[in-house]
Amino acid sequence: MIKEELETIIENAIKNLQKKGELSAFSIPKILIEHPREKLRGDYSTNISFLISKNIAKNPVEAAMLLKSEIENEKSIIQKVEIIGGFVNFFISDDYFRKQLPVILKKKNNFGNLKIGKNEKVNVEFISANPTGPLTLGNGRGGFCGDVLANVLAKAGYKVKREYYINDIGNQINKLGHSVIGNEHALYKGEYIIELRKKIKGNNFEKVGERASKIILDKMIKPSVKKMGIKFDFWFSEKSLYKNKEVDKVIEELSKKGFTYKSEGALWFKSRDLGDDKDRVLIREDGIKTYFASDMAYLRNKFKRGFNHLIILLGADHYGYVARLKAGAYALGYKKESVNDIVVQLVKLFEKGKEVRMSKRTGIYITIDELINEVGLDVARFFFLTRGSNTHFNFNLDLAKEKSDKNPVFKVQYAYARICSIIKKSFGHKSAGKAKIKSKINYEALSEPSELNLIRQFVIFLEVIEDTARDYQVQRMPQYSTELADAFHSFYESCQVITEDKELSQARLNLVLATKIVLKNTLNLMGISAPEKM
RNA sequence: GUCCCCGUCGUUCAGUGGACAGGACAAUAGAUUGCGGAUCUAUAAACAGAGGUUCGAAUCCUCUCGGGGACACCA
Repeated sequence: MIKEELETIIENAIKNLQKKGELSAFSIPKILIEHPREKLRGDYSTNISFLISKNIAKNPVEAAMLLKSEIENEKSIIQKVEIIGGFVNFFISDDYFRKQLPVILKKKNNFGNLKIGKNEKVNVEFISANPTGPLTLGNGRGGFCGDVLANVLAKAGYKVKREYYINDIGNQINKLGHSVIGNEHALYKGEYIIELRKKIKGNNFEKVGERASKIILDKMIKPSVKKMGIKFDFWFSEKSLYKNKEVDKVIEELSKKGFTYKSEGALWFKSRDLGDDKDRVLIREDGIKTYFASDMAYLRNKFKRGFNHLIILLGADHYGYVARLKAGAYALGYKKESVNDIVVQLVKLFEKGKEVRMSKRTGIYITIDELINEVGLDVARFFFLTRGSNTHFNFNLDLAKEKSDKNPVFKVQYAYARICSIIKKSFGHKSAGKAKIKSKINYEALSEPSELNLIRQFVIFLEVIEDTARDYQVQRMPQYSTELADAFHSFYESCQVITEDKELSQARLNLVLATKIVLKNTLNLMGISAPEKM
């Protein structure tokens, strides 16, 4: 990784200067390497001179000049160092970039596989919508976000499992039963309730609810998930926790460790002492165990299965929920930090400029199926992924339909189709996948700015994965894909690939083949198709 | 009442301590007897407001205004 290399170079330079006595002794702060906003300023830059200037009684520019001369003494991947306003800007040598091409061509789909995950087991739990109705846009948002995050983490070297927690027991299932029967306790509304009423006879709300939820899970939710292009490794049933006595076991364990107490006839968990804002009930006064009790059992179950990292995507309406899970993790003898949450803000529906409240309980909502049917899976995915999960999302179906023709995803896919077209033409194959890659190539032939720019994007792919695996901000993926596609289109406009000059053609063809690999990798991570033709 | 999230070009989103605030759509002006014009090149356009911290703030802190959410022995 280029950033690490630069960090080492800078660190060594400072140490050398200290040895020579040109800099006084101080402990070196964390060196931050970033891309300058303005590309003309270099490939990478650092603000280190600002940070150390306090320690050495020199202004940042002086400090930067010292570093520059020290760094330029050493031979390295750096072609040029410039100081602008105290920032140290690095220009990476063209050769370094050219050398990435054979690496990419060799690694193919494995390009971008990192080891930062160290094979640690990660459990990503997402959607987990109650089996009481179809999946809505909000579920779709969390679904795509979780799925792509899981992809990225796997790419970064984690052992990732996707999990859907089915709340197939409890009050909401009873309410579903009442709704299907259609009595005065009914809560859920919508076409599907009427359909279920035709199928399920009987007046026992518990049994009706149970049957209805099973049908909803199998006939609505699972097909929707499949349609979304998501494959869960586990569909985890809440009910199974009761069947296997795991709820009892976790309550027993918490009690043994002294984290529970009785009050007002109920059994409480001392979550307040562990960072939550209040204590939580495990067993109600009437003897019924709460959802929280089974959540604790579920948490324990995940840990027992060997997951060190738990990531849970939650809707904004479940905000605050993680504090009690962290408290639970601690009480059970695990680290609080092993539980991570991503809050996915709700999706608001707008029609004719007015907000319409979406709710399964009112029967007003747009399902994720409807959206996919209207705009297609690729557009739907891109559409949700470009928005950070933490921001509010205003949705207008008509506008979404209209905009789908103009979605940037097509630009990205078009780049892929163009690439395939070039490859097919130059090899005379019908499919771009059969292209044989020549290895003895003179990459020196590549010297146009647009060519080198394109290779720079390949290097950034590695950074995108690393950063995203660290901060979970998946909106970086679609953004990057657009930049990569732009770099290609730009190259395409200014450089003819198939020409009389054989050496140049070969080099450019390999550049195109490398672009194909990186672009395919990017699209795969987003779960978006890479069409050879459009 | 307490807590959380959000407020960025006309629109919709990026940017969470760095250098002139990016992209997409819309707008305007250009580019094809060349590997797919679903493309490229260029122009115009925004940090809700006020203080503070810092060499440096869209980003951190405080207050104000506006929008949403959470505060169950429901899940």
